[in-house]
Amino acid sequence: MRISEAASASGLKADTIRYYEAEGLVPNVMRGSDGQRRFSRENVEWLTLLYWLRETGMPMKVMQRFAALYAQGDETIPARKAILLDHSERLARRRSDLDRCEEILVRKLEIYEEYLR
Amino acid sequence: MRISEAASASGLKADTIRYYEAEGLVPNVMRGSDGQRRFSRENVEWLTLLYWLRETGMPMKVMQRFAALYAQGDETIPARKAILLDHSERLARRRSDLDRCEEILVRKLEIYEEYLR
DNA sequence: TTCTTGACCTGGAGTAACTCCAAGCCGGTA
DNA sequence: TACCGGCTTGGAGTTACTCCAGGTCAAGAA
Repeated sequence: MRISEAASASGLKADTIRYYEAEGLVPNVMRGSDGQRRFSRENVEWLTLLYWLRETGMPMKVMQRFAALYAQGDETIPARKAILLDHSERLARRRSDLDRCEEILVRKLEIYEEYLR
Repeated sequence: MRISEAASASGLKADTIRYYEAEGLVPNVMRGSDGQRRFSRENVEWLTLLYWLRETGMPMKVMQRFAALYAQGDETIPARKAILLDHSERLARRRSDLDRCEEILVRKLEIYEEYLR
């Protein structure tokens, strides 16, 4: 799979994928005889995971640690598990931020409604 | 109220407040005889709203439009309402992103668990 | 009164995480 | 042979802060 396909499959832009690879976030990307990147099924799954971690606010540094562990093989699974559990807590905090903001919006909109009468 | 108090009351950092003011996001900030900023109750409420909008992903450009409308007075309330309704939809999208990511994490963690046995 | 301290000021440099662009290569079609 | 689309790299630009240097000001201590 070439970069544009990997991009539309994962959700990341081609530029972002190249950038992530340069930053060590995407291990084991092969090259074809033409010198261009070829992404395996596993590569694309990894990119998709990165996409969702980024979308939900995981910082690059954490992704870097996570990718380094991933590259080292199965004995790092406990450490990776810890990172994902940590991120899961972040998701919970984000959800309560959304709820808090929604509340504020609703109150604000009510005030607007009153003005409009 | 001085900037440091406004900061801890709103959630924004003092640096960010100064930056926002420079970018036109905070109308009507007064100065004391010492040349320092004095934030009214209304200022602080506005900053708090900006804090939550930022936390939940409203882009600066939108905040800028929103602030410009706010500065123009009550006749812009319909336009401001539209912006907040729009943002409310963004919140809904974010919430479903969080759900989607949580799902992925759960699956991933299950796979890890299997490995650990 | 002079000194120090702490909070604030401005302008500008630095940072994170992309994002875009120029210039060039490669394989395939007309 | 000429062109085209998709890929390459290196580097510049962007967004939204974030930090810092150097300076002002008011208040309390010596």
